[in-house]
Amino acid sequence: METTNAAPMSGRKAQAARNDQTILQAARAVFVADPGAPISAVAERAGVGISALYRRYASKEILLRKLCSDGLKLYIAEAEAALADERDPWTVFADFMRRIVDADTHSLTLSLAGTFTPDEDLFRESAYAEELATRVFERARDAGVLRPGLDVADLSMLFEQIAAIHLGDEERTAQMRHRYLALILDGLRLTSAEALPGPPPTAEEIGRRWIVT
Amino acid sequence: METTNAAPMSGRKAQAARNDQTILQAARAVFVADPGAPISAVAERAGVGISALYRRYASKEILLRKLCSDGLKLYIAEAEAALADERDPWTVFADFMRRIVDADTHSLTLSLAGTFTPDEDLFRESAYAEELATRVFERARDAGVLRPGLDVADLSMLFEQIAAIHLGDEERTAQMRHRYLALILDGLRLTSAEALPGPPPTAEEIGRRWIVT
DNA sequence: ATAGAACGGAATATTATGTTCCGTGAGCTA
DNA sequence: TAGCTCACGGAACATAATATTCCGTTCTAT
Repeated sequence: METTNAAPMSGRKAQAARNDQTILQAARAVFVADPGAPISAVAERAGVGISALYRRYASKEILLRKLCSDGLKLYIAEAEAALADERDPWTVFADFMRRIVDADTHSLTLSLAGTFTPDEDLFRESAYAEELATRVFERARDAGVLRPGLDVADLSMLFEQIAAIHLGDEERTAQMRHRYLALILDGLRLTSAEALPGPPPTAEEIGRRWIVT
Repeated sequence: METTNAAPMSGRKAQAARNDQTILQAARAVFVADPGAPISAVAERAGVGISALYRRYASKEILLRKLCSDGLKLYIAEAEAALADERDPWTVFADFMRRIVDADTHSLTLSLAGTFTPDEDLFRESAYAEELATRVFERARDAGVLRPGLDVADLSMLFEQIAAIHLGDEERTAQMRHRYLALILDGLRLTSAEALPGPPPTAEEIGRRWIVT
């Protein structure tokens, strides 16, 4: 952890600022790999002491909320980008799905749901994210490029399924996720196929999983 | 837990035999819902005391092995049934997938991998299961009803993805799983589509996840 | 030189949980 | 009926994890 050369990274403040990033990245990586991981594992991965963590986040729960919130912000950003995208509807939709898979925003959703008490802000962000996703979805649906009977809530479920894919290192995992996303996208694009069996999930069903019991 | 009527369930031995079943069902349900669940949760769910568990399984790990082994046996049975099925290749293949999803044999694979040391017998059963699955898969592939570029290892990954689906109670979850299995099957059936991107998983990659680190 | 921010990491307090142990009671046997 | 044994319930125990606190140290800016 020695830093003796470059100019902009000297100074205690710069060091601390860099730690802000390092710690968040480490936390993400660790909790995605193991949702029940101890806080000490995060510190170890980040290469810092435990107190560097507690200086920033007063508790584990607060750190988890921060991670979730960041994930939602990413999701929102991608959805906004998709809404601003003027290419053909299917391309925009498929690209949105691919970007979300790469952003891996649902690993946290999948594994951390129910492990901490959601925040008021989280609910707000979540609602906004869902609203944007709905607009992205409906644009594709209204353009007639989707299989009939789909619902925007199906996307959440599909993202979670893909987030459940793990194989080897991060790169290989990403590769596998795109392999099966391609399969799913082909299925979603079958405009003349029959609707999928069973009623789609409701927003209420999906949201209920966040309630801590 | 009172039993005062039917004849065949009286007697200490019959009671114990029924507990054998009850305990296994409870263990499955509990560990599928929460892989890290305490052994006391299993006893509670089964409506028995802890000692009723330890009388049958000397340790938690042995119980987990038993559950996995039972899952593999189920998988093997379904594969054998598929191989004996003389209907058209696609129907046999799709039905096999649907049965495995219903049997939910991969919930344990997904969540318990790496939490206990696999047994010698487990390896044997696993190898045999994989061999049968390969035969089922190749029969469909050779009949030309599958999208090109697929590999039998893709099935494992797909089963795990589907096992990751959870929504509400067991019945609703099953319904959702069939919804997305239908989507996936449609994708697998696109014989004239392009092969999926990225190399398929290898048997070695899939097996490595069982190694306890 | 000195105050104080930022940190490392040992120490602490608490919890969770796998396993053992002991007392109880039902059925079977003589 | 008395005694024996198998199953069992569940408290008690021993341990392992781990969230959080605390204190001494280091480095920077003044």
